[in-house]
Amino acid sequence: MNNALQEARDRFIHFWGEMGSKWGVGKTMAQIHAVLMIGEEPLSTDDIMNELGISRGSANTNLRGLVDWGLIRRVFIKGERKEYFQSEKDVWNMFCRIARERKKREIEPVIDTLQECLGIAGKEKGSVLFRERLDQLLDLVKTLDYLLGKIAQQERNAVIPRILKLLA
Amino acid sequence: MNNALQEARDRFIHFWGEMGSKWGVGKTMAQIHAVLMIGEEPLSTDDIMNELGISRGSANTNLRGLVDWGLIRRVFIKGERKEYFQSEKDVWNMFCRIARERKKREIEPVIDTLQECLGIAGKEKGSVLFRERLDQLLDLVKTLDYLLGKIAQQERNAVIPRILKLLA
DNA sequence: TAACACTTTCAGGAAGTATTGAAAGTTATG
DNA sequence: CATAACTTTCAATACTTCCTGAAAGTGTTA
Repeated sequence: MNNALQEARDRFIHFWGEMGSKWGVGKTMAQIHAVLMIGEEPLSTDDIMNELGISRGSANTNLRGLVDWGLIRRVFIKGERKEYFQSEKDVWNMFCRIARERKKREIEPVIDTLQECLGIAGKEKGSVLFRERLDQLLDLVKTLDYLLGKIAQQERNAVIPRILKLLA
Repeated sequence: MNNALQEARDRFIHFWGEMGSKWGVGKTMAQIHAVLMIGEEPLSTDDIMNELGISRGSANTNLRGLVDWGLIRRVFIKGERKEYFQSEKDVWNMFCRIARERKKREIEPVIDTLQECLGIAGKEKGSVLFRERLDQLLDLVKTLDYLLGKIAQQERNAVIPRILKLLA
């Protein structure tokens, strides 16, 4: 493999790792994702360990994490006992999976908790302002949750161009 | 202040802190934000220290952080030498500020880096697949960046209802 | 059932991140 | 200009999060 390409790949992997930590995904997990995303063939746990110089434990944990996110899947190769992993390659599908997963894991619980806080606060006079603020917040979160859910259900071409047009 | 309200406030502050760490904002910073968001009056650094039981250094650092994000502002109270802080109270404005700031700090650099990687990779045959993937990614990120920028410019009622209708 | 190939778990340690508290810096007041 | 009121900085430390590597677990083959 030529040098320039190798450098570009490494830089992308490194960068994707940085992004991961910023967005609460974990550096190593993001790096593994990057490796699988830009590689053609499915890779085994050992391949990943070698490529990134990480331990078996870490490789295993993070690969499982990525499977849970729905960003990679296990593939079975005939004649091989090892498990191999392969990334979702379509970027829009990737986006949808992340969106759906974050919605479920992080946005829906926000809604629950805000409602709980409102419940506890009750309706006494002293709580008017508190409730006002939380109501507003709840309303926006619910709307965004709904939007994200809808968008992440569709084909890219079915939705993005129309929103672009709307905002133009 | 009645107990139920106090508990609701505490729970909200605690919860907002947790959300903060999940989204890469820092627990304490998010808690301070929560305190200011649900409080009416502007608060001083000492008020914050007492309310959350944190050190002066931490209060100072995190308050500055929040000012940088544009989520709170310094206010001057006549006859007082201390600085007071007050939160943006409108939830849609909050959202827009966060969106604009993350766009600038985190999304735009992604675009630059992806382009850089593509530049390094060059146009040899071996890099076709790599480029394909990064091109796709770059395209999506650019689109989302543009969308977020547009949305975060508008009044809530000017944009959300129309997108909702579009997706209905 | 014994040896093998592979995966998962987890206690302990390394690396990274946030907080403290005291000292230095700044600005206002008499 | 000296003192007081307040803010900022930063080295040391506490905390959290992540990774390692060895051991245990699981299933397969001969």
